[in-house]
Amino acid sequence: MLDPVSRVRRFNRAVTSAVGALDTSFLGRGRPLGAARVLNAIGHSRADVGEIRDYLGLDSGLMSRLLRSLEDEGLIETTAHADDARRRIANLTPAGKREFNAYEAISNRQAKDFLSHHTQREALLAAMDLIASALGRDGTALTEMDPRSDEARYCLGEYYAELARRFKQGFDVKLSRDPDAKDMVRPRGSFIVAMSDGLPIGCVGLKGSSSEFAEIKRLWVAPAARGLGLGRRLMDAAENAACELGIAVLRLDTNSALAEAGQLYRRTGWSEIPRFNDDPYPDLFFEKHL
Amino acid sequence: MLDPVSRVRRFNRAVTSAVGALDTSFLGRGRPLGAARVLNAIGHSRADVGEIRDYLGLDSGLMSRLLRSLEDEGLIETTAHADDARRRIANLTPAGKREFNAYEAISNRQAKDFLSHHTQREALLAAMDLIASALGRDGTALTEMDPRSDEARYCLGEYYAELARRFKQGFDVKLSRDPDAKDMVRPRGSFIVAMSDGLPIGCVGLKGSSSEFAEIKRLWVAPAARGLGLGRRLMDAAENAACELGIAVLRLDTNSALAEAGQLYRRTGWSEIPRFNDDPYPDLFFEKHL
DNA sequence: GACGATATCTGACTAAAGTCAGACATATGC
DNA sequence: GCATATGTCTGACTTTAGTCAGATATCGTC
Repeated sequence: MLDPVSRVRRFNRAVTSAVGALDTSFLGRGRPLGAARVLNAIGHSRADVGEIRDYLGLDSGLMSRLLRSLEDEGLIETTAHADDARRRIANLTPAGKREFNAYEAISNRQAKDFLSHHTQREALLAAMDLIASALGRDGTALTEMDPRSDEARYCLGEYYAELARRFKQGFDVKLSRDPDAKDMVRPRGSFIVAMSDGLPIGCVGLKGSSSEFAEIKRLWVAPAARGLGLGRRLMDAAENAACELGIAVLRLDTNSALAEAGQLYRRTGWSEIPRFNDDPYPDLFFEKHL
Repeated sequence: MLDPVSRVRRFNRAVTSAVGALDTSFLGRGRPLGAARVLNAIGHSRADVGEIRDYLGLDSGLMSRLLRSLEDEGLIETTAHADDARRRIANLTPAGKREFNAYEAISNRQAKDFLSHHTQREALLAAMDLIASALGRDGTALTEMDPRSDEARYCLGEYYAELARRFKQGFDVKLSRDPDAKDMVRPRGSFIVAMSDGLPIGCVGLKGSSSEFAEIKRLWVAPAARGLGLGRRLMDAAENAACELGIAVLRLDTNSALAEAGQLYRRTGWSEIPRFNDDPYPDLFFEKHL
């Protein structure tokens, strides 16, 4: 009666009808769902027509017609791509922006309604995060970013906050050898953020130095995305970046309080080495030859 | 960037695309989605044509045509309702049952696949339960059942297991004044189970007695469904049943370890009274005049 | 500058979903 | 028994979604 499969299926049924309700609420603006979806994709700053087509899984003929109908309504304008005149770029007109905002308002109000009807807000949100990460796993993109970008700084903030929670003595960034952002930018190093559907859910830094090794720093995965192999993917990406930069030896330090991290390193070919710095927080040190 | 509304919306997006994938996988059997949905509804023992129409939100003309096409395929048979010949009852033929099982197999395999791809199985399942309960809240039906039914016994089993976990001294049903099932069946009393999409997720018993009061017993809500007001709905239903049975005074006993329950009683018009039995487990006693 | 590849568009379809008015049989209340 | 309500069915639609073959323009490359 309560086997895992029927629990998953109960969830599927609940969610199917919820999605149906969400879809029909979009019909209120007098536009078929297909056109509304395209308008929303453009509003969410997807401009390239081909990209939208892929994202929504549409046939090119259908896509073209939907674009035309939005254009006829005066909601979008299309122009040729600057570098490649075959490709088309779609943008919202002021009227289109108003219409897009109306759809946004519907979505936001529904989300707010849903939350306001339940007392277990935080638990619900955490559950939703977890499931969204699990479902969107293949949609999680690892992208190299500047460590001073908003997304990167959000990740780092969460990372520091988590260290502060998990270390008995707390954590103060200033006491740690905070890597200079420039050391985590090409050509010296790299900083990789995992983005899931617009939200940053993980990061890792590759800190180049003038010594004979580079360091892996700031590996973090959002609690909602743990257990899905994202840490490993981030580490792989960082090691790849290191290869590209011609780095032969990687080191990292960590703390035994972060048990998952230690496990990950051991399982992916890192070997423990003696302390190689005097940072007060780490008590475990690893090295890997690429 | 991480406000609650955008977290809900991220979840919605993830789930929308997952549902789309699920839907298209049903197309493989050479039948349009509408017909497949009707077949599945019938297979899940929804026989009444009107009920199916409501459940799937279909127009009566469309519904009729879908039924006809399934009938032409030899998958279902329709007969008139025994009590009301205007209504029609649909049932699967042997061929229909085979076809239905094929759809079930698709759904089951997908659910199994999903689970097998993730390491955090239990956390995922718990999150899914919570969300399914939250979404399906309006779909939760409270139905009076025999306390010896499978559903009721499942609830009671979970209830006892939870007491055993939460009481320091453990819990042994035999030491408690276990109400005779007959006391929780009309006309003496009642037993109400909350069913969400086929799964029992809560219960409450109304135990009639020969004394001047009846008792509320066995109030339980599945962990995945807590915080959604189900406890209150169950209590309301039990009090309604008591009214119908002409009961004027209700009592109940509980334990201060079950803090949520105590809060609920206080907030819904119950007043604390002195101990009225010698059961070893409860230490809090309430009464309410209807 | 010719050639194949690529991106989009157009026209001519089909299939599926949904709508609406009215027909028909059956139930219910007076 | 009659009027009215209810549940289903039928026919005649419309709209939406999706498919496919080719037209057109542009790009990159030799």
